[in-house]
Amino acid sequence: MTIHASGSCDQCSLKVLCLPVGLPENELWQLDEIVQRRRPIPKGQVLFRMGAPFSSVFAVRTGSLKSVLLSDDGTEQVTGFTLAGELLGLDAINKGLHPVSAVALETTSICEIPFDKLDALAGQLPSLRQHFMRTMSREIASDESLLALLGQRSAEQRLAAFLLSLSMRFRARGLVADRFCLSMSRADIANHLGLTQETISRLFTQFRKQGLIEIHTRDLHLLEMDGLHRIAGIRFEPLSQTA
Amino acid sequence: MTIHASGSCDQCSLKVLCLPVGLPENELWQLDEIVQRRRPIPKGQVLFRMGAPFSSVFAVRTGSLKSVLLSDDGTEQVTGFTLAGELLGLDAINKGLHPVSAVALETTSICEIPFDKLDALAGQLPSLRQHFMRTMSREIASDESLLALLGQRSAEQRLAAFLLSLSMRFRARGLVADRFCLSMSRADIANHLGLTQETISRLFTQFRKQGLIEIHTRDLHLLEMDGLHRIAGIRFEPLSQTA
DNA sequence: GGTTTGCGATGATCCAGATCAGGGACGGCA
DNA sequence: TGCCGTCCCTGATCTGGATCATCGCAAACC
Repeated sequence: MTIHASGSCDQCSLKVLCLPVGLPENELWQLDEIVQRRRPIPKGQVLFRMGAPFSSVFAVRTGSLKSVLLSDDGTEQVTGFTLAGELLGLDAINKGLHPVSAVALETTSICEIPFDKLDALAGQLPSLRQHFMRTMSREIASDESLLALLGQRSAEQRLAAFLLSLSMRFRARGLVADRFCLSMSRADIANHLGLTQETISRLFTQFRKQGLIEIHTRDLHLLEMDGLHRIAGIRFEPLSQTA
Repeated sequence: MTIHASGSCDQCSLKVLCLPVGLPENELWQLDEIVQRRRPIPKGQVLFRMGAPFSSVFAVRTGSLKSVLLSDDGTEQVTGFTLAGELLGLDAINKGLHPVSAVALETTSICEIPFDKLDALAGQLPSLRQHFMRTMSREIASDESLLALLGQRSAEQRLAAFLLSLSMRFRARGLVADRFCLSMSRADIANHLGLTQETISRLFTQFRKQGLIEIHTRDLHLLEMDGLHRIAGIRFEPLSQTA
């Protein structure tokens, strides 16, 4: 019932980012065949809940989601945001249970890929297998740099780094890197960066006064990426080769 | 030159934890054939350096290592510790460069597994492929709970959670869960948890006074796991099914 | 046996960011 | 159009943990 008529991987504008990367035409249809396209889910709706059994990974076609880890004592941690072209649910393969919940930040459309079928296909198609492994590897590496952010950095370094990281992800999608809309609230950003809502507000104001950004509610314009880089103090992509 | 005569996967006591999990006898030898056993590396030696090209994943046979991410401004983040039976280097698959350095915390012996051969074998052996994916997935999930730790928790919650997490990893190795040796320094623990050396020292003293632990330098004895769990405020394994 | 050296313990001080409290802008809906 | 709820901003106060400095101890080295 969740199968939706619209689209195929071949026609999808995100095929250069998503699972189809590197697949020749004659292999792509095999992937296409196991992908289920679901109807869009509205803002605030839960795609899967923490603790729920895992059977599929998800690819975001349009929109965005946050991943939230809920602890025993009720505190929540926003572990990440997922944008169009990215995969969701990779952290659930190990135990067969989702360790986080996924919540749509705006109206969002999703492709569902049953994992048993994806695994079988990965056995047959080396380039699919390799791309999938690279995707998981990238997730690990990016969590590691987020750890460095939370463990070592000041509030302003964290926010600057976060904005730059978002910017690069939009650029990878063929969108402009310096002007985009934040689909997440201040509270979500704060939680994700281990700060408070108030600090985020103050920092946006500070960055604006410094001429680094323009922001109207959620419409963000990065005026001086160099300045933000200087504040962040970290280069993300590409990791420079250290001798 | 790095190949060492000793051992085979079949005889290794860690085969229930490491890559061979779930492989039948008649498949295990194929994995065994591509594994290179290196001579032990001494304490403090670097297994691979951040930025170095990636060609193999590593499995720890005995000993332990820390992974360190070095930022442009010189600050370091210990992103994790790797114990016997665990894999190292999974974060490097994506870019083909190691995003962290790995440093031995004690005399440590390592198996090296060339990734191109491992990938080819993963194409042929479903249970190897699935176990490898589960391993990467576990790495992602555990980074996520670490993010929650760094983003939300007090110093004492972080240390309690860290000790319990180590304890569970030792238990998984068939070792006693309540008595083990910390192969990492106070400074390493502090860095990993986003705290300082001094705070770690104070907390060890505090836990001792509360009768929760006994510690002599690096020999740790957990006296009251329940008390530590209460402080940590988080349950790790197993993630309880939340309706 | 005495000295060096590195690691761990502890006390005093300071500051970034949390917490608390109040107010204003905006959007959805009757 | 006006109401209400959500989201965002900002000021005042508080505090956890960093920082700095010093001390004690034990293993290593002559």
